[in-house]
Amino acid sequence: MHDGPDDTASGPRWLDAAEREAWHALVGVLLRLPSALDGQMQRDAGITHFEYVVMAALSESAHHTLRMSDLACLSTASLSRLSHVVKRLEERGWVRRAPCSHNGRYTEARLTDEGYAKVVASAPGHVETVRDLVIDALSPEQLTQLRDIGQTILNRIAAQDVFRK
Amino acid sequence: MHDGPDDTASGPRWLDAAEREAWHALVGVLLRLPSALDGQMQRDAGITHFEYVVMAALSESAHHTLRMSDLACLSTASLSRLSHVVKRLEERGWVRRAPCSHNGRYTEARLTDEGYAKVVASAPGHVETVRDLVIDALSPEQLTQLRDIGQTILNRIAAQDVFRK
DNA sequence: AGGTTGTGGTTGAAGCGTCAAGTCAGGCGC
DNA sequence: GCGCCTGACTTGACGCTTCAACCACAACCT
Repeated sequence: MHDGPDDTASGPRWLDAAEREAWHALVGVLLRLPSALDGQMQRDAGITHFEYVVMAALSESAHHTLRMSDLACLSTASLSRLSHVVKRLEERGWVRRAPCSHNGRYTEARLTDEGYAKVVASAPGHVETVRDLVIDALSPEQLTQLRDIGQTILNRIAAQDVFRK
Repeated sequence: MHDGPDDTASGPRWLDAAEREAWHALVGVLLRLPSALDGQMQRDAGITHFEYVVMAALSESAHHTLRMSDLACLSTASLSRLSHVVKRLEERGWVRRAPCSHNGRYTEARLTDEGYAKVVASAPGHVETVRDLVIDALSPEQLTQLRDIGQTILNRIAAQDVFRK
């Protein structure tokens, strides 16, 4: 499905059957898991999976507060995306923003009590979904395999990004 | 990062360290791999990864033609999404749509010669990226592990979807 | 102090995906 | 044959992400 046409122009090495099976499975997960996670969150809590990730990160940090940049890093988002999302969360009363007192160009995002309550209320359903779809479906050995594979891929992506600069 | 707060309200079983590591690695891949793939395609060919998938599926089918529904199934997309995408591809001259001659409510999408050329031109770069980021980074054993893990997760998602209906 | 550079963050427009209608053809009952 | 339903798309509106431009503050230079 994802390899090229039947052309054999000596240039690239096309994928063999085993490689294709693995790749195909990965692409399937890439396409379907995010919407499954998002769907559960939307139905049960009325928020995006990403909004949950942002608020969960805040809920686990000291004083429920983080600098925008750190929060962006933790949630693997661009600063721009985060800014939009935090703005929406602020409108819903779950987050407050304020310039850092020590350094005026930093902005600190703080989870309100309502926001924390929202996270606490949403967390069990999320964990349950994660268990249903992934964790409980795999053996302990597969979990370590998954971790190793995932980290390897992430390293490759990071390496490529660095190389491009 | 993705488990709940430190609350231990007996209800859900929170993730332990090993589970969290595996989950975290998977989420990282979920967030970063798609944009890496998309980025390569955008830079090198000026198309979306998903647009490539659609055209590649067409290029591998008989007469470079497929019914919209089948194409949607192959590319794991909703019919609606596919319709929008094919419309854009049509405007760029890479795909043509026509009602099926035998059954008027079917629509067949056919890759034009320009579209096929586009796929052929884009495929090597794509395969190379896939190799760089995933295939060549993993051992043969890891590839079969990845395939098994991915298929397990996909089965779970499918099972859940059926259950919800 | 004044100007420059650079980093942190925000904003607006444009593009893509999703969801909820809407259209249109073929079957089926009568 | 006529109404009605179902299945296969299509369309439009809305929300989110991205990208590029922008503003604000701080540090650095002279």
